[in-house]
Amino acid sequence: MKIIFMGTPDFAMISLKAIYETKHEIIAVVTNPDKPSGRGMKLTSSPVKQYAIEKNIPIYQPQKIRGNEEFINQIKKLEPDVICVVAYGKILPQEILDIPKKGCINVHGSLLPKYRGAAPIQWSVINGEKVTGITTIYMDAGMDTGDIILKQELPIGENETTGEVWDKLAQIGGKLLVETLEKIERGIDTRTKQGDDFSIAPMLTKEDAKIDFKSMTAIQIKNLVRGLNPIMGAYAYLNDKKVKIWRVEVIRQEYFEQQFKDKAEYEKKSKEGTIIISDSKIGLYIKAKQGILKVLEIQGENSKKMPIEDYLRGNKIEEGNILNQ
RNA sequence: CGCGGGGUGGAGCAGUUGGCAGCUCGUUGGGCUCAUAACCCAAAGGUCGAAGGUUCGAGUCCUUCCCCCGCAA
Repeated sequence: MKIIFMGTPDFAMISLKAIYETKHEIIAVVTNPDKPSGRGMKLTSSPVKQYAIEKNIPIYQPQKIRGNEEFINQIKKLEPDVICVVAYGKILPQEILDIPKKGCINVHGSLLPKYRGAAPIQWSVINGEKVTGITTIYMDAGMDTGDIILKQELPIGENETTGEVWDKLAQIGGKLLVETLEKIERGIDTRTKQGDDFSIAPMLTKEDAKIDFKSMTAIQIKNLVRGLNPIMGAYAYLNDKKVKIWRVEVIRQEYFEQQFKDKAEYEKKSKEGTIIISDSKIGLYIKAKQGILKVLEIQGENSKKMPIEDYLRGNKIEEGNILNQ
């Protein structure tokens, strides 16, 4: 089949690669325009573009699509059988959806209808989901509301980060997309309506990344931390300085008391967010709701992430300090 | 020229108005201990990113260059 592929990040690139390695013909790739990024704001092209260059696939990088007659006409002329969209980052107008003979399909990083939207993987981890997956759908005008073609589950480990789940789902996404295309080509694809039991996974904001010791439990904080690793990093303020927390472990109250008898009393009196222990050998322990957080990896302002032992050697953190004061 | 931080023993950092290069940890050797994330003693390990300049004297002040990192996307 003649396929147009739309996508931007590495997640999409994996799917592009998966299709490229089949018999289907990729007649064009559409990806977001190069953006200045990194230090010095150098223009950087998306992973999808880089792959397309390597394989000599024609590339389109429209700034916007809605109302862009020139671009829409170009796509029409290509006469694609299918358009595959994977993490493209733009909403396609109905005019585009109507072009391919066999429809537009989308690879989405959740078990639809749960987690519709831009950040399904992140929110799945943040919410402590035990299972997620990939869904391929026929696109319609709504946001991830189309009919389901295929679905595959993936368990989320208790300590897995978004980055780890992301990589696994990218692989599954590629595989499922190929299967989906095969079914479509043979005309044996099925359409299942999404139920009404949907949820939304909006783009993450800075506010979402802030650790709130007053309202969040230790486990919720841990989920937030791994959910934002390695994308943004969950953060808190320590003496007016922002620290990002990259990895934590939750220690149960009883276990803590038994292990640190001399600190147990202090721990009980302290309020959430208090540094209970700060020692480069023992570690950094923070009081939280329903448990104690042991920080494993941290990043100071203008600094890189490092193991907590290293951090505490040169950066003194006083016991008794309270985060986000 | 987007904004900002930084290069000092193996790691993370300090170094005040220029005046013997330090701290915590690790490493090595020894001691103590039933034991250690424990303690005591000792040792090794640095061209202070590079070059030039100012100075009696530069990690520190002035120039130039190299490298690393954070924010932001």
